[in-house]
Amino acid sequence: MGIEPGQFYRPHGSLRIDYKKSLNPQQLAAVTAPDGPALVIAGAGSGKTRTLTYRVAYLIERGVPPDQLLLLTFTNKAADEMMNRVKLLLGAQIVCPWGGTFHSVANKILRQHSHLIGYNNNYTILDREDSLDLVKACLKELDVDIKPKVGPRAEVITEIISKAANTAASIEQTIQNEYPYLTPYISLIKQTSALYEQKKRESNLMDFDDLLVKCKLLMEEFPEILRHYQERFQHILVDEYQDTNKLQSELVDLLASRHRNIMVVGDDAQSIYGWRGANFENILTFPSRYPGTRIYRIEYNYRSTPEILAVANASIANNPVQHRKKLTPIRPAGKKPTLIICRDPIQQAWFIANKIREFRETGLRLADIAVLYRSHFHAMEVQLELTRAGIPFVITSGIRFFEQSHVKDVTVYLKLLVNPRDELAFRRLTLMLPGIGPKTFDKLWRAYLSKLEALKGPECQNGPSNDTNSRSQAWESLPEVLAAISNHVPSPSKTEWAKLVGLFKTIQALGPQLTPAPIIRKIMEAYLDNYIRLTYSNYLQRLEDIDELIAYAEQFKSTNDFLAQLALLTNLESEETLIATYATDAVRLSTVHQAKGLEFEVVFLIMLCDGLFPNARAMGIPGGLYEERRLFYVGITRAKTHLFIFYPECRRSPGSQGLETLEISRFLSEIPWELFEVLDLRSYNTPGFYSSFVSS
DNA sequence: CTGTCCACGGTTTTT
DNA sequence: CCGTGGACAG
Ligand SMILES: Nc1ncnc2c1ncn2[C@@H]1O[C@H](COP(=O)(O)OP(=O)(O)OP(=O)(O)O)[C@@H](O)[C@H]1O
Repeated sequence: MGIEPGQFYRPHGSLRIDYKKSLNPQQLAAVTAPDGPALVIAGAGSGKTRTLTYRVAYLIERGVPPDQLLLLTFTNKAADEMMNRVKLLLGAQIVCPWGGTFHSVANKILRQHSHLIGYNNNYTILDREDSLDLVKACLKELDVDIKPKVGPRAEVITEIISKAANTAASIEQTIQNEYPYLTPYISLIKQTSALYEQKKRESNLMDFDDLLVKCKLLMEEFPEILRHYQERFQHILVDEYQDTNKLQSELVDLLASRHRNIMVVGDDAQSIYGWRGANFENILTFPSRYPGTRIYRIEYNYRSTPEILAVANASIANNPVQHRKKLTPIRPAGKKPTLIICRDPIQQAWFIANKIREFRETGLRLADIAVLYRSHFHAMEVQLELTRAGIPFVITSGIRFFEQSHVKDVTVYLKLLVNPRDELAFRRLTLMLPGIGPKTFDKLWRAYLSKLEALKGPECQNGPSNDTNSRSQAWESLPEVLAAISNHVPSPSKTEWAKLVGLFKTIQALGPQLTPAPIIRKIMEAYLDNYIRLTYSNYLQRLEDIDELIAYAEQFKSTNDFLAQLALLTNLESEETLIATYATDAVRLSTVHQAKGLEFEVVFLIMLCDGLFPNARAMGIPGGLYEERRLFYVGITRAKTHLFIFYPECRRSPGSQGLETLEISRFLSEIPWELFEVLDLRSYNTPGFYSSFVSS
């Protein structure tokens, strides 16, 4: 850390930053707010994030040590960028160790104390797929006793368990409120949930929700720890507060309840994570939860032209008013947004590629251009067309880089090293071996567990086993334990098993530091390189990915840190760790969700068809349509200067060769078209259109 | 008990 | 059109 408390303290009146010059009076008031609860509620592009950034700088200048700030943001990158900005403002290196997402901060806390709540501090974090696999394993196990072959799918059960956790509700309540048709299965789902919980404990695993749930539990059950963090965090700042859920707000409330130095920032009209339990009531009820809250409104928009803002406002006016906000554009008049009616996604993509070329010729950076959409697969044709046109782009796909199966093939070895009780890791690892299926895995796992326990006695609960001594006992016995159970391995697989044991011996020989990069190299050499070549058709690409993984791993001394980082990086962030995409200037293709908080000179908002955007399934749930409309609002307000909105009249029907006609999105038909420059491309014979595709 | 082959179902958003 | 899960043969 190396930052002395008060290092940046300057007596009042001699602050380094000229706050008045960089901020408008409303922003300034929020930045220089006195201690105590504060709410900044303002529309899109009004400088909320900027205000929070200056607030951080201000607090540091006034003598608050950076390591006593808790800065909660929607992505880790957002926190990093804020701190970079603060660094520039103050002209000094600042590290804010407690800045990041709720999940990464909770993880940091739990790594110190989770032994108190029945976990080992070297627990493994499950990603979504891991959680689903574990739930499936639970269902399989339960099937022995109960026999409902029909019933909710594992995906739905996982969703319910997660929803319950995030809304701080019981499984029953969640089913009754949001999945009433599953009422007959309440007891099955509860059993599954209980078994899931038990398995996680036994295997020392935490899913994303556990990071928050267990952190809160820790604070509730250990007042002295709560006290410690309450005192540690002199000031709490939360960005994008409208998208926090009950669990998160309760956690923050706990931490803030002592000193009440909390500033939350957000816009209820931009709440787009309700499906994940986020509740914009959090921001609306903040003042009543914190009596004496100072409310700051910012009523100017610095980002967009008045014409773009007019479209956004016309759209959101169709939602019931939540919190009335004025928003006056600062920028001078520009061009009306263009509404493009086109035949199909191919024509849409063709138009976008052409426009991008035009913008590039005017000297605009590609990174200032974004194509935004509701669902990942909407970007299909745009991807093809941009590739064909040789226009570089980066796309944030649905699966994160580190969730791809070949990457996980590598990381399971590390996971088992760090946390030998990880059932999921052990399973994936054994199932990779030829001749070993689910049954053999079962036998091996049982034998493995009992050997592990016998060898080491009860699991070491030796106080905070932080990263540097995660090497302690566990992994040392791994080769021995694996060798000891080889009698359960069917004979055709014995040589492979011996290789596995050999691999772990080799790793052991690397020494006790457990540095990830060399270990991965050994794994590849000994085994996986070959496995990947044999398993995947596009193995060259995949092996390149592994090289990237190793390059990324070089930054880490500790495997435990490395694994936690992989799990906690958001989608966007993990894409950016790819060296290839890092440096080049490229157009951004992204879902609207992932574009939250970003801004671009040019935005193409595509696939505005009823059923797609708004999404048909989202409209089935209460408030769903409103949230879709907020999503549209977020999409529009990412644009600074140029906005293009597309309605393609048809698309290829899913699964077959036919064409499906699509109605125009109600988000377009419900607002006055005088706000747009309307461009109808349907009669233009642009290249490559579906019907010609279909017939050829 | 494992591995392969086929049929079916299904495309929302993510830490 | 793609991945997953279930049926069956080796
Ligand atoms: N006082 C100001 N003077 C000049 N530019 C400003 C000012 N305040 C904000 N801006 C600019 O306006 C743009 C939007 O700011 P910012 O991203 O902080 O808004 P926001 O309210 O967080 O937006 P959103 O909620 O839509 O993500 C940024 O480019 C920022 O630099």
